[in-house]
Amino acid sequence: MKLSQRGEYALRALLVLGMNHGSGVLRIRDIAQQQNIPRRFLEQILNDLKSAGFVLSKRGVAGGYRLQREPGEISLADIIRHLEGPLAPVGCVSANYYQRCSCPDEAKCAIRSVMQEVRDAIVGVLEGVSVAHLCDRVRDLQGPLENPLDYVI
Amino acid sequence: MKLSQRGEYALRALLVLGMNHGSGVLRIRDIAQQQNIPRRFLEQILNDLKSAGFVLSKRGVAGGYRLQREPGEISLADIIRHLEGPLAPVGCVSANYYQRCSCPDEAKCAIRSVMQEVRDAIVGVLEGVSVAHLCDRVRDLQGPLENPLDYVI
DNA sequence: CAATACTTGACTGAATCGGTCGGGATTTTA
DNA sequence: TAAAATCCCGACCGATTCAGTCAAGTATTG
Repeated sequence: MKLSQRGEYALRALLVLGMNHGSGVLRIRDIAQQQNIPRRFLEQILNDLKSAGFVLSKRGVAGGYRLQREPGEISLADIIRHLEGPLAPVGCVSANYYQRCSCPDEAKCAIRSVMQEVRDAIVGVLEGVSVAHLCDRVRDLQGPLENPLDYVI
Repeated sequence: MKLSQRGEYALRALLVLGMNHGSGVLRIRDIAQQQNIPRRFLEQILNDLKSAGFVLSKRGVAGGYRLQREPGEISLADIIRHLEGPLAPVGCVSANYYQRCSCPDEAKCAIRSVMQEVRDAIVGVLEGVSVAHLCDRVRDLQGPLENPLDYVI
């Protein structure tokens, strides 16, 4: 479950969109600049997030992106699954991307049983955190301060 | 923390060696055959495990490999760290392979705080399981049965 | 000495990663 | 209605990693 650069960028972008949810759209360029993400690359990523239904876009002069669902309805598990595939360390314990492995009897495979625990641990954390939760954490971590636009993500 | 093929082979091989600990050495060929691992590839892997101090080898006619440390002293975390690098999903929460990321203040990074939890969850499981534990699981899962040599791994 | 195993290092084809780029489609505004 | 702004789409690219393969060498035993 190594998070790729692409995945990290996506999370950061979604967090920015989450922090600004309800106030129109944000331009790729601005997100890219604020988060120091290569613009063209971010285009690609947001496009992907769009076709997956996480965000929606508005074209033209005052265009940009915003979250499609409520921030509370988007779990990190969903996002990362879409971007990176299975959260499980091996296919044979993945609920969403299950793939049988070569061992003769999965039910009796000791390695699998450990990997199952690892998967459950990972999923337990990531299913429990939504974009809204992330936004809360930003506010908690950065203290009740200053201009609400100054939040650094 | 996607486990590579190489990593899975390594775990399987170590588990076989664990099950046979105390009774001399096992040949690459036999492990490869039993576990259906490409022989040449397994050579490479065992060699790597050897230079990392997990196993040791005996050359020549009655040669082979055996565990170097006691099975109880080898945690899956150690093994996987050696083979695959950091267990953490991002470098900035890795204890053993820490790498600073680009965000302005790690202590206030919400994404990081979640990833820290993910890391702790993963490490929590993998630090807690040794090769000896794996061997116990094999015995538990396969029931108290048959010829002790029949254990399928 | 011959046979058996491990040892070492180079090599390879395919896939993935982290982007870049050109040009097209859509929307707003003057 | 045309220009400007913005997203949209697909191709492309260099570097790295993955999963192996292979040849030739070295140590050990009988």
